[in-house]
Amino acid sequence: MSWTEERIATLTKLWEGGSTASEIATELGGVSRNAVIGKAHRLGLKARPSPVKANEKKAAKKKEAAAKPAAPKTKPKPAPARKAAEAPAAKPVERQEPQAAAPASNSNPQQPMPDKRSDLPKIVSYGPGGFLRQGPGDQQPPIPPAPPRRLVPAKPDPSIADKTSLLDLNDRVCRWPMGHPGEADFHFCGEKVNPGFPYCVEHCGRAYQAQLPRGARRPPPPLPFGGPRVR
DNA sequence: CCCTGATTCGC
DNA sequence: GCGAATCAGG
Repeated sequence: MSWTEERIATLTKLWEGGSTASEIATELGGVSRNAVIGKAHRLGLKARPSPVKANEKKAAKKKEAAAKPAAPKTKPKPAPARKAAEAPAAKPVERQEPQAAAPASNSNPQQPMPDKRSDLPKIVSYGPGGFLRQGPGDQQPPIPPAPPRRLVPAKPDPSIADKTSLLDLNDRVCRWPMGHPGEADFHFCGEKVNPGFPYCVEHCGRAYQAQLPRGARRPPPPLPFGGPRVR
């Protein structure tokens, strides 16, 4: 499996939404938990509560452990191979960071929606496929923010027997997601696509927004995906 | 033991 | 860039 844009987008959303790497890996399929973590780091996502990242003394500890000659570990794996890179000459760096009170400006789940600009003149135009372009006040995010759910292992559900599943996607049907990945009724729009686009006419209007004049843009950034975790 | 994320490093 | 192997805390 390769990291397509879609898969990266899913990874990013789920990761920022608080799903665990295992859940994300299950959701994506074809990748391991490690792959998800590795990719997330490469994307610069990380920074989430980790059970193993609060102790600074671990470095010294590890060094000590590595310095010991005896390693009584039984390894069933036939290919260990990876051990080195422990530099005993490196001095333990004293890092006393007084910057402990840094308010994270990015995590603000309770931030309300940005103020409406109902007094702004509406800018309406039509895109190349004939769909309606929308102004900043009347569009919705492609995937509405919703708390990530406990993922279910994609069990077959008779209620979506006639819906467009992932396997039903092709170049002729709209790929707009309906619902959320992992939920029983998650499916895709499945309408005939707006020719030349991956979505139907209606969803093209959502996916492709006209670039508005500088003065008319909405200043506040969009709400990040996710909210308090629901179990 | 299970889970978690972080890190390393051969590929 | 990718991800298995490994580490380490809960």
